[in-house]
This record gives sequence, C-alpha cells and structure tokens, in this order.
Amino acid sequence: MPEGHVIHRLTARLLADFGGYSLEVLSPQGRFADSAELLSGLQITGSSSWGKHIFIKFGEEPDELARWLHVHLGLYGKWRFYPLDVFGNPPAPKGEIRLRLVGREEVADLSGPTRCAVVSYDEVLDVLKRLGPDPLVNHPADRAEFIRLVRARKRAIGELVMDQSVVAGPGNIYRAECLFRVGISPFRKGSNISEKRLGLLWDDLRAGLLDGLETGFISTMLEEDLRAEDPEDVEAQRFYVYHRTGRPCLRCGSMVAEQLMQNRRLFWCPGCQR
DNA sequence: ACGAAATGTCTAA
DNA sequence: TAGACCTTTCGTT
Repeated sequence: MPEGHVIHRLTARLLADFGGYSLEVLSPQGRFADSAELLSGLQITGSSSWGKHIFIKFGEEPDELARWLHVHLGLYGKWRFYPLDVFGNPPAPKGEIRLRLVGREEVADLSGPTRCAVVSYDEVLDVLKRLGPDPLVNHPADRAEFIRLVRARKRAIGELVMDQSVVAGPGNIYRAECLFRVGISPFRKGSNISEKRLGLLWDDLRAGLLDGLETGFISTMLEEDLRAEDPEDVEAQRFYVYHRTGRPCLRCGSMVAEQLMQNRRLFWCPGCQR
C-alpha cells in the first residue's frame, strides 16, 4: 500500500542488499515460477524507480540486452524482508508469496503485486513513456511540465494529482494532504488554477515525498500542529484531513469532509480549501 | 468466522 | 462508471 516514496526506498534497498552476487529467485506460490527460472542464478546489477514502478536489472549485459523485473505493488502489494537463520536457511514462506529473492543474509518476499513480470528494456521504456514527471526525480523541466499538464486539462485537480500521467508518485494520502497544505480545493479544474499555485503544489508534493523517503512513512503535519492533537490517536497526529472525516480542521475548525472521487475516498477541509 | 478497507490500475460497457 | 484483480489486516459478530 505504497505511494512513490516507499517505492524509491524499496528500489534502493533491493539493489543494496541483493545486488552484486548470484541470487536464487523462487516463486513459492507458483504463479511466477516460469519467470523466476529466467532470473535465478543471475545478479542484480541495477535498479530504478519512477512513480510507483520498480525496475530491477538482472544480468551484466548493457541495459538494452538485460532482463528487467518490473514490479508494481498496486493497492495491496507488499515486499517483506526476513533474515536467514543461523544455518543460512530462509524461513518457510508465509502466505501467498509470488516472488522470493534469496540473498546472502536475508530474503525478500513479494506478495499481492498488481504487476510482477520479466520484461525487455523496450518494455521498460514503454512504461516510462506513460508516466508524468516524478517529484522525487525532479528533473529541471519537471516543475514546469507538471504545471503545463495540469493546466491543459479540465478535470478536477483532485483527480489530476492521482493521475500518474500528470504526476507520478503521489497517491491518495499525498493528494489529500498536499492539496490541504497548499489550500487548493480538490474540485477546482486544472485549467483554472494559476501557474504560481500549481508550482507551490509541485513543491509541496516533492517536500512530502522527500520526507516520506527519509522516514519511511507519511507524516504531513507541521510541528506546531502536532501538539494540538490527541496523543492517543496516531493517525490524527500525522494527517490534517486524511481519515479525519467529521472532525474539526486543525487550522480553521470546519468539519473535515469526505466523498468518493474516482472511486477513492477524498478528504478535504471546506474552510481552508475553497 | 466474516466483512470491509487499504497509500492502485486496468478493462469493459 | 462499475467491476475485476492481487492479498493482508483489522474490526465486528
């Protein structure tokens, strides 16, 4: 259940912990068995991520000739890591494990991904072509490109922030929290929002994702607001509006509202986001 | 035990 | 827009 920050983190970890030596690749559940065989015995020699997509390079050939593992976790997918025991044996798989990487000191188990496939470099490029700028990558022209893409569309900004061809990486939590922090109503049409405010939104998405990348979890709340909340309620300490339906906004006191947008729960403050 | 929800995306109608 | 899909976890009976 990850947004972009978790994906970039995982990508780095997979290369750091499992790269540079021959790996055993298994599919305890069986659904990935044929593909696992294509990879088993090879080394991980590179990794990259964009938005919520992970690409792991297997083999020492140049990029164009290597085999690439493409993973997208979707809503439920998860990587779990377990240490080998004192004899160097991996633990028995727990649950439905689509893919297992057996490393020197630990195993990486993948469950529930929406995509897990061995692909060519061309297929990697095809995926990248469909994705908009990633605030964690933040190439020099990306900020302006994000502004241009949003302003070219008439759909609501709440939908556009979740559209991976407009901006790759943010999900439902960053959508709610960043729109709140920048004070933009999720219902505003992209084409009606000024370049300046969209620039601030990009900056805030980047700041949020960067913070999540460092800490490993999403906490969008500023220090001075943290103290105001009930210390028992961990979720409320992290978020201004996400999952806070019917409770008072910490900034203005209005009730946080909720409705479905594109089949996902959208949270916003009607007072702060006009 | 069972049902709902979860930080997502695709496809068909 | 609705449904399908992949799986785990948490709350309610």
